[in-house]
Amino acid sequence: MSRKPSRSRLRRDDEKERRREALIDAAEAVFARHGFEAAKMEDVARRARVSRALVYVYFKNKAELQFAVCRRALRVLRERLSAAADGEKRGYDKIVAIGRAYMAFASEFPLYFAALSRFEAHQPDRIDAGSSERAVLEAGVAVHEVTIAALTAGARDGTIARIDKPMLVALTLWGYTHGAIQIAQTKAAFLEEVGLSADEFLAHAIRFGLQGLRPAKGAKP
Amino acid sequence: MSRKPSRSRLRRDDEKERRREALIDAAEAVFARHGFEAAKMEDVARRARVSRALVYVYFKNKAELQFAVCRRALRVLRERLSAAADGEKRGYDKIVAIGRAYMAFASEFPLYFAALSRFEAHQPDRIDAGSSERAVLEAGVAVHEVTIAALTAGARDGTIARIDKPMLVALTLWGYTHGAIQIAQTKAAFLEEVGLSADEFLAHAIRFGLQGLRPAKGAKP
DNA sequence: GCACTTTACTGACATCATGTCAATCATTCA
DNA sequence: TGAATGATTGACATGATGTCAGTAAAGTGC
Repeated sequence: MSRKPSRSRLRRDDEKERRREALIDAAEAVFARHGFEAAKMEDVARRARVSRALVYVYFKNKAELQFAVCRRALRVLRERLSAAADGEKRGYDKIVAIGRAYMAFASEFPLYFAALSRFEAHQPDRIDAGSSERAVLEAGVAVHEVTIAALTAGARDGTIARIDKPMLVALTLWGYTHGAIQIAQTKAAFLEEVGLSADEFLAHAIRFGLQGLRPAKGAKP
Repeated sequence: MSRKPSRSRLRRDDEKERRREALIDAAEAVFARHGFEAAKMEDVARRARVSRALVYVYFKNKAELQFAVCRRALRVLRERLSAAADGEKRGYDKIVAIGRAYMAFASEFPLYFAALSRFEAHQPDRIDAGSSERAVLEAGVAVHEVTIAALTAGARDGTIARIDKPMLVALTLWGYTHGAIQIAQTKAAFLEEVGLSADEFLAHAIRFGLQGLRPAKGAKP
């Protein structure tokens, strides 16, 4: 028996959504400036020109805000990876492009990458259906789908070995790449100390990590 | 002008060290139970049967306690990797063993692995010489040395391709393995959902990640 | 336009963890 | 024994979190 929502109802929902986004904007700025741990809800509120209490109306707590940032991060990431893959013809090249695009993403949006790192490192006790944590996970799957598509394309055109469980490979690649970027990013100063540049490190990581995808010599496409 | 320390002075230094270790023990227990974020200094103090104020005498803050746990973790890890490498003759097999040992370590000491994950994800603004954060970094280098030794052994016996920058490769392998374990560990429930077991995932990650080390066919040892 | 309802928003509060310090307790040493 | 040194703590100030009752504002029906 649901009635058609009134015009003003729709408009207000819209404004609510806008405010929500504005709060995430503010949170991103504060997180970027002070880091997640040190970031205070008060700062987020001030930056959004709103009382602290209102932030709690939109987000149950700081963790929920972080999840919201993660979802944004994964949305942007998916676009980038997708565009990168579309720019290449052969499956193998798509995968290389995806790896590079992830690295570019990390250096273009360090905050987003840091948010994802936190999410990866965080061990949840339970993930309820419908929770925002679950939503982040699902956004993650959407990203993996891009990789999976490239892998199957590669299997078809013969540039990548046949794979029975593409999700397994996609996750492996994701873990590898994420791990490598994380070192390059958080330990950049240390890398310098031992005479390595972060770029050099990442370039090597890409070259090195993709060997496993090569099809056996003489395998038919 | 330093005089020989008195007998009682030495004994008391010893007791101080013991207490310090006891505090780290307590911290480990609390961290394992409640996670790093939720862990309270009060809990650590209570578990060590000590006032909260005393904890602050030994550790400037919670972060310092975490660094202490990281150092322990890296000490244990180094032993494990070292033992694993020593159990194999050929360089390549040493590397495989090291990878497996890291995985075994992560499943045997989930708290230690989580601590290292946090450390990897954490972006420091400055690392002062002599700081405990620096000490963790150095303990990390000690771990990488094990890998580097295995790599050079492999280059010598011909089971691994020649490498001009072993630290580069060691760090790449570290990043890969860590990234993969992290997914297997924190996202185990999710892996199940998509029909993968954590063990299967890790086994694949090892096989997949080491392709880059193979020497070119017909390369001389 | 006016009453009335629903929704957005906030100030003030209770709670709780952190980090500090002066004061106390225990021990070594002369 | 009594001074001195070091270990330990209770009590405090500070600051962040999350909640809630209450106010302001916008929407609705007349």
